[in-house]
Amino acid sequence: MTLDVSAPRMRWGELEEDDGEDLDFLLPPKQVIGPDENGIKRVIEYKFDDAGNKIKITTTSRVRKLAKAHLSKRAIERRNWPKFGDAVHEDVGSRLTMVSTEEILIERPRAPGSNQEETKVAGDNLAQLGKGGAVLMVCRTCGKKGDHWTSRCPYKDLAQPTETFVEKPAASETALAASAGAKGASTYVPPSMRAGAERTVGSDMRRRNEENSVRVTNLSEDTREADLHELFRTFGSVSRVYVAIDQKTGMSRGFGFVNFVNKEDAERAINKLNGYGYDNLILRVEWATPRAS
DNA sequence: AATGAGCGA
Repeated sequence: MTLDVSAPRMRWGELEEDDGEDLDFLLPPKQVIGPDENGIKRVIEYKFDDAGNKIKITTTSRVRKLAKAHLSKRAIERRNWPKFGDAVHEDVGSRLTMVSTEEILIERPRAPGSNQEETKVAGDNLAQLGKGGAVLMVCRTCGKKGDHWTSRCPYKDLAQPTETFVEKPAASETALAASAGAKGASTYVPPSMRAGAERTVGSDMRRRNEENSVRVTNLSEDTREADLHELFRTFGSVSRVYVAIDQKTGMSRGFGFVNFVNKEDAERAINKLNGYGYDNLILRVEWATPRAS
């Protein structure tokens, strides 16, 4: 590579400084007012013009309004709260929640002596390893071996068998402690799992709720899972909301899924919400085809 | 226009 010595030496760094020192520090600071409830934002800046006179520049702009149609009154009210902490300098419309770095320790209630569980499980694994290599995959819910993990169990969304969790009197106590790790007076048992609690496992309830999965497409890119939940929950209890995110850009891919506990609710949501105008787009809401394994 | 992330005894 050759250097062109005939060209004037580049002094780009000096280009804007030909008329003397920078006196900007003498000017009042920039002010930002708003945006107000109409999305109007005003920026006031001061500058020196070419003649060296101080001038004031007011810029008025309209901030894109957030989609509020679907929000509850309370939610709108919350959005108007003054920001605090690390979010103080965040713009309206940018992310409204912050990730906390605070470490929170959660104490799990566990009866004394129930650590027998770990010893037992560890022992099982050792036995497996001794017998022939890989750790065996055993489903905790249905007990099937080598087929799926607990989270993939076809029955994972079904009510847990009550017996596993409820305290039983003396006789079977030790066995229970070993299998469930829940024993003793100090272990909390939620009312729904106490002995005599009504069991809601009628044949229809037994179906896994992945089936009641609704696909929502044509979402505006700033629709978040919380927004979808807000929109769909009016039809019945929602077990999961998911918005597809582009891993590269971190932006919404414009579609998502909503799972309902009850099929009928999902159906009503589809009927009501398909073609519904939402945040300036027309939603497409229909049954989702089950996810590939 | 478009059918989801990640984890593990």
